[in-house]
Amino acid sequence: MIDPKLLRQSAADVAANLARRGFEFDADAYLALDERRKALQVETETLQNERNTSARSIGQAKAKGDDIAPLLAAVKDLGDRLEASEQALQAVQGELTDIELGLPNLLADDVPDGASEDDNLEVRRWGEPAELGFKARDHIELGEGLGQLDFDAASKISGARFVVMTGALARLQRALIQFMLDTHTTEHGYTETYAPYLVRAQALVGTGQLPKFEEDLFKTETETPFYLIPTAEVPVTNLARDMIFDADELPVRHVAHTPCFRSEAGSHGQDTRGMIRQHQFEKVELVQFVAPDASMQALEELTGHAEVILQKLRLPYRVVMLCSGDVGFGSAKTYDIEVWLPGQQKYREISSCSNYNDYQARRMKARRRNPDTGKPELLHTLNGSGVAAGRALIAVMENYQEADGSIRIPEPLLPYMGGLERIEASTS
RNA sequence: GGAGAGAUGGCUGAGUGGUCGAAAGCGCUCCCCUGCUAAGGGAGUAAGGGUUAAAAGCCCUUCGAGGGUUCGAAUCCCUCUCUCUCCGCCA
Repeated sequence: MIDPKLLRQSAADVAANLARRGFEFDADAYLALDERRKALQVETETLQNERNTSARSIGQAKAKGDDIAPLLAAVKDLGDRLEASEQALQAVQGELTDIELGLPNLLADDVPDGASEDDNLEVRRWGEPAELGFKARDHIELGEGLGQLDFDAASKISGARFVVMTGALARLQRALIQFMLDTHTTEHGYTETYAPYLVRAQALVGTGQLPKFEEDLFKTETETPFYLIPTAEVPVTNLARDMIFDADELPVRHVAHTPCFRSEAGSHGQDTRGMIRQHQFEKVELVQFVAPDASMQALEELTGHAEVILQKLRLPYRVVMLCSGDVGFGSAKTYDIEVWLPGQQKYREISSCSNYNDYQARRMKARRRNPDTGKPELLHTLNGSGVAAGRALIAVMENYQEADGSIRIPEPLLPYMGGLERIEASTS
């Protein structure tokens, strides 16, 4: 959520910033509505004050044993007037809140302008796409050739956009997850965190998926519904909900491995083949809570933490800064890390690292105590994939493939593979 | 699933209709005392919002959430959510 104070004072500036995203914020309508709010609020508070004052004097009169009948008569219709005013105020405030929850975050100044992902700005590259010396297979061909990747089996059980993996390939994904968790906990100072996969609506409002993107989520039909998490960002960031951290407790760094569930509504036809875009996938997520003035630096660091994973695995990648039209709803600035996929001859997103500054914190009242003023203030939240395990698996398969269709195990994963150095076709 | 208890400020925890935004303790901040890695004394210390150019001041709201009773609700009533205890069931 954008600071409502800022909305009021600089509505035109806000609108200009959001316009860079292609988002239209009707500043005049908002300000007009806020004027009504202001008038109603003053009226309501005046009546409340009147009520409080008279209630107090009735109490005092009663204590003295005076006759309170005339006093009661004087406030006879106050209740009705107050109730009408309160209801009108509540309605207007509700409208304002709806608008505010529907606004994306303000973009950081250095986010480049652009309309789509084609306008993203490449920041750096690491590694060279390897010369395989033969025609690269994609992960589907590789996995099915190994007999360890089965989309038909998955569709029998759950339909499209699911996968079944078996044997060494299934283990390889687990190895990747373990490797990532161990790296982030031992080398980057993150606390391993296990959190719920089912969450309440309130948690999703906090991180920004609700109320606007409900159609992207899976929802249970229980009496009070749960939503399946689309990313560990949701439960883990909500650890800061209603918290006031002491200044010396920050930064807080969590790393969590969870499955992620996405309805992929509206993505029909995109990446329908293979396991690039699934309803269910595994991800290792990095989340940080930091002091307000530290978040931009923290974004650089967090992105670097994700990059380390790819570097250790010797997977070529590039980092792009998302342009104004491609930055996610609640993010002020986002770096995507794109890994080289020989099967597609393309860089594909494997991590997205974002600074939300106080946008999520305001929604979930996540604060820290400012050491200088002693007052609570909103902290800043960040998150990034460190990295998506399903896509990392694809990247390893395609980059480590051999001419015969087998897959070498990257060196850092060997300890997690029980001595297996190469995945070959299942004999069964 | 059955029975019961509870949800109060940064934390612990009093408070069952009117000077309660809320005792006390802890923590924190400042001051004093003390020749010292201790102790003692004093003061202050919830958040959000409105009014204001801003501050001060004044006002409003908030004691899990929402509704209700009342001139007046942390306190009474209803609904919901959550937590805990016991029993049952269960990986």
